[in-house]
Amino acid sequence: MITNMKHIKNELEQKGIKPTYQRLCVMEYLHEHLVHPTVEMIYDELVDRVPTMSKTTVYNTLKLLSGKGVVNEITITGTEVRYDINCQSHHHFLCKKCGKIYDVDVTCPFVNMDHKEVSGHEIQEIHGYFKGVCKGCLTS
Amino acid sequence: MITNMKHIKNELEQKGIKPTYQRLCVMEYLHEHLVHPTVEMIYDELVDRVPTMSKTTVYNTLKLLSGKGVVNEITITGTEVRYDINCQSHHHFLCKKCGKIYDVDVTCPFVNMDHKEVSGHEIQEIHGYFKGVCKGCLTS
DNA sequence: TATTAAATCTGTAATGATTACAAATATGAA
DNA sequence: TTCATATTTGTAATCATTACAGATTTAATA
Ligand SMILES: [Mn+2]
Ligand SMILES: [Mn+2]
Ligand SMILES: [Zn+2]
Ligand SMILES: [Zn+2]
Repeated sequence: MITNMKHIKNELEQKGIKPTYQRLCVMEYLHEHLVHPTVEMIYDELVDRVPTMSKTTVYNTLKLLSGKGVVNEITITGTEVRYDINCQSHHHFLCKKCGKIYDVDVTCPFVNMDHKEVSGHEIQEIHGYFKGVCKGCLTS
Repeated sequence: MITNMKHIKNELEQKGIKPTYQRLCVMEYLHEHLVHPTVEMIYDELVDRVPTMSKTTVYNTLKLLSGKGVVNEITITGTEVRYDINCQSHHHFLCKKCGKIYDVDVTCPFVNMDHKEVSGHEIQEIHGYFKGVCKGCLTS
């Protein structure tokens, strides 16, 4: 999958988001790092390439992007929010040993069918995840 | 469901947890408040009845209890941990308007069947939740 | 009962992620 | 250029949680 800056620029413009340099950088980072990174991880790499980058800008940008539905916030560790450029509803696996978060492909009826309510509550998002020990940590 | 102190005392002793007064209070609170409360909520009520109660003790107790599998930590808001005395795997609904967390009864294959792995990762816990607008907030 | 070591509880300080805020900078129209 | 607006930046504040050390309780032993 090729995701150059021009692609990302179009993506933002179509969603009504002004494609500033900082926003393009964050988007590019997310496209290239599909490991559900933290703000810290994003900032640490971007500030190397763009020394003026502020951590507050990373926070602001991610809040904007998630509000517009361009990125997803993943809150399964309880200690920090992690970010996902993949906005299609999918499930995750959190390793209790190494802390990595993986995408997993499980077929849950609620993810595939478009349910609109449960127990009278209006559903807008569906989240599912597993916790345990990841493949890598099992074999080492 | 009647859950008096004697019941709770037995429950803790069976799990090898010394049933101190503070621990019994936390357990009793959780049994009587099935709304997935925060540490703050638990502490605020307990300190009224037990003026010497420390918030640190609430934290310590909940960490002990969740480590022993007596209570469940729910990390779906991203801002604070919420606690559940119901340790059977079940799903939740978080209302984006009022912040309440409800239990929901959905039949997901992964909750009922006992899968041990997914994509090579060893599964220890299964979590699922929805976000949206709750029944109460819809009709008001 | 008195002694005493271990466990538990408590209050305060520290940590770490996130947000608030105001000044600096960039953008873009007139 | 001028000026208003949007964006970015750095710092301070907030808030949940954890670390830690002293106080208290527990329970075993003499
Ligand atoms: Mn993902
Ligand atoms: Mn529950
Ligand atoms: Zn792992
Ligand atoms: Zn609600």
